[in-house]
Amino acid sequence: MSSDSPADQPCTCIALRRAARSMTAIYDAALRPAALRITQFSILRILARLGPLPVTRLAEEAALDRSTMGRNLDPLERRGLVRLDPDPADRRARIAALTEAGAAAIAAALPHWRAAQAEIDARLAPGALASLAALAQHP
Amino acid sequence: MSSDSPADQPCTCIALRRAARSMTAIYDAALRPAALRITQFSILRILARLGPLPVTRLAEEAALDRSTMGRNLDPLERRGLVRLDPDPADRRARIAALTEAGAAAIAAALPHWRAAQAEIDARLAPGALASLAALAQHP
DNA sequence: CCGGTATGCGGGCATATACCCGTATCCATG
DNA sequence: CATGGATACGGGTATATGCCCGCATACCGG
Repeated sequence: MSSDSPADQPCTCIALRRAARSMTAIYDAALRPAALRITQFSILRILARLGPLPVTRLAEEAALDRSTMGRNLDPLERRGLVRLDPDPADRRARIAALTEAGAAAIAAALPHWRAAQAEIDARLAPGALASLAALAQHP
Repeated sequence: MSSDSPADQPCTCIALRRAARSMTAIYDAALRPAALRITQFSILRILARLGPLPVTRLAEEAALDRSTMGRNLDPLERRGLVRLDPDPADRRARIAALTEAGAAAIAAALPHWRAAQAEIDARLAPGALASLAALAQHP
């Protein structure tokens, strides 16, 4: 079978997924001293930047499915880094808010994140990310 | 809070993960008529290209954790696209092999995959992927 | 041949991700 | 104000992903 079928060309999506896995491992390792994963760190950062947000808005901000965001909040709430309070103005909604412990976790993680970020950006072609980000805009 | 703290810079890892999610959705949608996800398609393709392989080798080939590959094979085995036979030469190992149905699934998916691939590669800066792939090499 | 180390796998645990459905609530319109 | 459509969520289901641990088997020295 195979020898040289056209199916043997590399798949862009798989290459990208692989790169994302590798990158995730790098950032997760860097953030390990702060006991945060890059996904969790990014959620906390959104809340730090924008203030308390209902889950749906938070999900939009992260370009994640709403239910995914809901579940990603679970470990953060369990560890007391995020608080989920009912919205007095809309009893359907739950407002996610950074706790003091959450702010402290960001502060503890920041230097490690910055190190990883510098390390990676130095090794990355300048336009590479922009090109991918643009693609993510027009699915 | 915040206003302009240094935490407000974009995270390369998150951008990449986001791009990967978006790309995955595009390929998954393209492959839906063939009832395959891009991750599954890629596993089948490796088997088509290299022939039967023990799970560990397959995982290495895909740059995946061994246990992850083992689990990713489950749906494929359940659907009869992949067969998992004991290795006569090493009773610890299980050899994953493409079935005829698996080969047919690849054939059915190929045109859709090619369409997505062409669509994406046309919209992607040439060096972008190479840069990321190189990064994945040296974690 | 026997014991110690190395390797292949499965299973448990935790997170990440998306889709669908049902429920509670909200809101605009008649 | 009543009602129908829209919206916010939770939970179920399925896949994807990685770590660790334990078991079975393999392999290598002595």
